[in-house]
Amino acid sequence: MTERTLIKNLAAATDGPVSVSGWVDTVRDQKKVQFVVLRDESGAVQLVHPRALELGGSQSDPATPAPSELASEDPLADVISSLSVGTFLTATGELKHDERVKLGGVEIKLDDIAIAAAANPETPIADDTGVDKRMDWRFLDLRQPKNNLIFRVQTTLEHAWRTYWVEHDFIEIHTPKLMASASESKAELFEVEYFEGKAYLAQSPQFFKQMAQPAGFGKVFEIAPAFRADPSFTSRHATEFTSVDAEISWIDSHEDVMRLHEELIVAGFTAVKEKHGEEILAAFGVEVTVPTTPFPRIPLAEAKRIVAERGYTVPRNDADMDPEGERQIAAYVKETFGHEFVFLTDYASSIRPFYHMRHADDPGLTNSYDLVFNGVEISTGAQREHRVDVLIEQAKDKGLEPEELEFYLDFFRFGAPPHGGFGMGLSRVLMLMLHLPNLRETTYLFRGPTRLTP
RNA sequence: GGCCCUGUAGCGCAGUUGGUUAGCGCGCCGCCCUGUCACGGCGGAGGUCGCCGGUUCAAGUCCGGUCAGGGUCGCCA
Repeated sequence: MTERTLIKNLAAATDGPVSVSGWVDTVRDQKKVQFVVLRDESGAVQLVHPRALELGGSQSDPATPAPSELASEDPLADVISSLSVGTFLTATGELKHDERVKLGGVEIKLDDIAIAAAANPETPIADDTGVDKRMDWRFLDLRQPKNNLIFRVQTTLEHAWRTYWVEHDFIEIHTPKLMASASESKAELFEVEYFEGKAYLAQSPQFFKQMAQPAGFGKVFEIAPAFRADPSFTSRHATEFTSVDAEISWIDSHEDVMRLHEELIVAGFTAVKEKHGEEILAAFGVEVTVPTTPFPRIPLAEAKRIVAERGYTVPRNDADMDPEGERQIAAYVKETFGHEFVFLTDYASSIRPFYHMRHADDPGLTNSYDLVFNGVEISTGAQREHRVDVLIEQAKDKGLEPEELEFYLDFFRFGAPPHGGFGMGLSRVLMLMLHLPNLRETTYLFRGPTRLTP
């Protein structure tokens, strides 16, 4: 393998022979000197080549020498002239620090260029192209430094979370994505052929991460895909998304889940701010703020009152919030507590799934919460019902047939600890952290109702 | 799925009450060019206006349908 230097390391390197590899960002082809800006995953650097002019040419010749004649005396100049933006190549030459160069104060005086694969000269997308067309050409879109940064931030975020989990004795699990039945609403299931029968793509790891509780695992986490056959056309929905899940034993209430949740958010944001804070500010104009704990907690019923006082009445028949209500309560929290996060707690049991534990003194409410970040829901968490007789009653209450849930109910018939957890949308966290308008920007390859390629 | 909006060169857009060779910027191609750095200058190619149908002497422009995209609501992560 060619020994290449990452471009970000050139500034600190000493002058001398060097080799870099990347793709052509810009060609500035002048008569006496040529410049190429080369980019790799770490940055951009200027390559320079002074053309070998007038060597052996007679200056008295009134006829201007044709380019082909010049080229024969300087083959490298000819190669540079023919470079198109996007071409991947390896450049070798002499690294020189030079104050004249605005791009990092260094440049490479070229000895040679080895083209790996040339690019078509006309690129199908530009920096200002709309999101759908950029999705068609996602591999080109991802070359943009901003997009590269998004996925480095994602890496840092996930790494920080895993570090937290590992240090706190969590076990990583990988639940199956092929399932025999629904774990949430049946309406949004993707059905697939499974030999002689049918199977469904997992909407959530819910049941199987709960299974880890009677399995005696104590605390578990998973970062994995989830599938929803919802024809949702919004900036924050996908048919396949990466779900960040955790589930822990021996909790007293959903308060313990929220405590874990906010500690994870803090760990993740701290790591991102340390590693990428300046880059994020430069690229997105966003100051990453590590939130203080505890995050504000507001019972949903109170949140609806607060929002109503601000002049917004949630136009719904049920007990739930709507997106505008979430934005309103987020604005209230920002103004009142200076906080970007808020836990909305104690949702009505009428709008929560059967497995959420209900309040001991008020079965109309659940030990559950939604986490709202910058006005958008990023997560749902709850204490689960671990008493099988209560669980069965709640399932019936929701109109479910306990017979269809036997495999799940069995989890709680042979001993189980009180437990709870949450599921969180990875791309949503990134979207809101970086103040991006659309989930598609923070998803490597987006999947939606009308998007299956690339 | 409901409602609203959009669909004109590779990309981003303009196109006046319907009127004759549909414009602009970027990109692309060619030539020129004091080390450029959003390089600059001159010249050129490239679209029949998403698709189908209708109104009209005449449609990019009006009407209907259709397809595609965006926003929003429902649903959620």
